[in-house]
Amino acid sequence: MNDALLALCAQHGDRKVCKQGQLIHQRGDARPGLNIIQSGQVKVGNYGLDGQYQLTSYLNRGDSFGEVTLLVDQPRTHHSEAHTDVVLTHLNRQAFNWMNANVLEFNTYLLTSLAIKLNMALEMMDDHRRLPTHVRLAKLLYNQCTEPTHNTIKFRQSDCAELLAVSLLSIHKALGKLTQLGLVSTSYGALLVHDKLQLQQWLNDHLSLLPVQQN
Amino acid sequence: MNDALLALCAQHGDRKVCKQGQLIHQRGDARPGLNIIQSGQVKVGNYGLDGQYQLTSYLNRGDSFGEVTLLVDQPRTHHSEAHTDVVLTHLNRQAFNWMNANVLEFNTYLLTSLAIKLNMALEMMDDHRRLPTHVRLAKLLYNQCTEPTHNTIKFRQSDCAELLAVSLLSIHKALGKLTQLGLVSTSYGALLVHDKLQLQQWLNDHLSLLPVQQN
DNA sequence: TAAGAAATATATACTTATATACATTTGTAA
DNA sequence: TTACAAATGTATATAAGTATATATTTCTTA
Repeated sequence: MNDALLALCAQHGDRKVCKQGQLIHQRGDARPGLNIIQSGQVKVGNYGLDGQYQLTSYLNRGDSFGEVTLLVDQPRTHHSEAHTDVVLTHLNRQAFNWMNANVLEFNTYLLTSLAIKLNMALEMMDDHRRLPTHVRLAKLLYNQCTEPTHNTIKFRQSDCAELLAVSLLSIHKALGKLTQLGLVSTSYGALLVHDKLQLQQWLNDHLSLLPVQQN
Repeated sequence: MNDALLALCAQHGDRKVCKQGQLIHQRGDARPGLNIIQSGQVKVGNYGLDGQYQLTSYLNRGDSFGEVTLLVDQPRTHHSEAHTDVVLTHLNRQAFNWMNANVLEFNTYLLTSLAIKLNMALEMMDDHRRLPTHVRLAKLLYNQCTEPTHNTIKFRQSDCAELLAVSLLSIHKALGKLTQLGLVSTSYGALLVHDKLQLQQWLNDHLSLLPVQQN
């Protein structure tokens, strides 16, 4: 969502401020509503039966969550919390419907953002099914690279574990493989990707049909 | 998609007929387009590196697929084939944009169907992460029940394996557990659920927060 | 009804992931 | 700078899933 639309939403919704670590929604919560992030970062994920956390994604300014509660009458499927201090715009059903009916850009944003999310979810599901952990990890790290060389990615190993929904130990083993291949190296609280292109080439050899997207 | 909208789409799109077993789209296919099913059943899934098939869903009359290729510029993520003889309506980008801009109902359908698909995908992913196979299988079977008692579900064990993305053997083991619990029994080409309510209660004891939806 | 195909059932070896415990290193704040 | 917490690294036992092979049952059809 671009700045202009973000501002328009702010006019039609309620401002909500959350302190770092604060719970925003719990899985199973039935109250519908769309939340749009004005500032800060929101962590969306799930707690399993065993209490182990499984991260789905980090959302930032301009991202939204909760579309499904309004479009389909379903309770929240995810747990969301403020990862930093966060300012949200909350649209209730009425405001949401008004925006959707009267602001073409809002409707377009909804369509494309849902499509993107669906695409990501399907890709993630397939990856989880089809790829071994160390390849999935390599893909995750590749997508975090911004520089051609010497990328420092500020993920703890436990972050990777949550994002890929595997145990910490599995990540550790997977990192061992990637380290041995000379693709990445580890440090405290971060992972290093030496050469993005090298990683991309290695990935494409292990990813079957669909190559990773250039970004 | 209801019948009226289905007929309208047929007017604006191209009619396409596929014989049973025929390939419709392959993963990685870059040509965009929305397909809407007028009759028959389409099987959407994926082939892994090893050639093993992993079923995502069966689609029927009124269902559509390929939204993502038009809304986001991404290649097909899935392999689709005609499970029976199928008649499709194909909307190219131009027809799709016209429908979306001028037919409110079409726009609404897109939004809700994307939301439903996203919701299902997220739920499925979480289930795959968090639930043991026999619980996932029980949930799958529960959702197929139409009668309060004596449901005969025409799934082969291999169908279940494809739908849950696990090996046939794992399904067999999982079925063993459910059979021992007295929840289901096996037969040739089908599975029997004796008592839907009993299954629901057992499920809710194993599903943590979010109970299965009544249907 | 006999032959063959489809589906289910069973067994063994192997790989991967998990649970748990604990040691070591690195960073931070009293 | 010392103590503590956070994060990484290592080890063992266990559980779950896969691959592969093969046997048995059930259905279909020639």
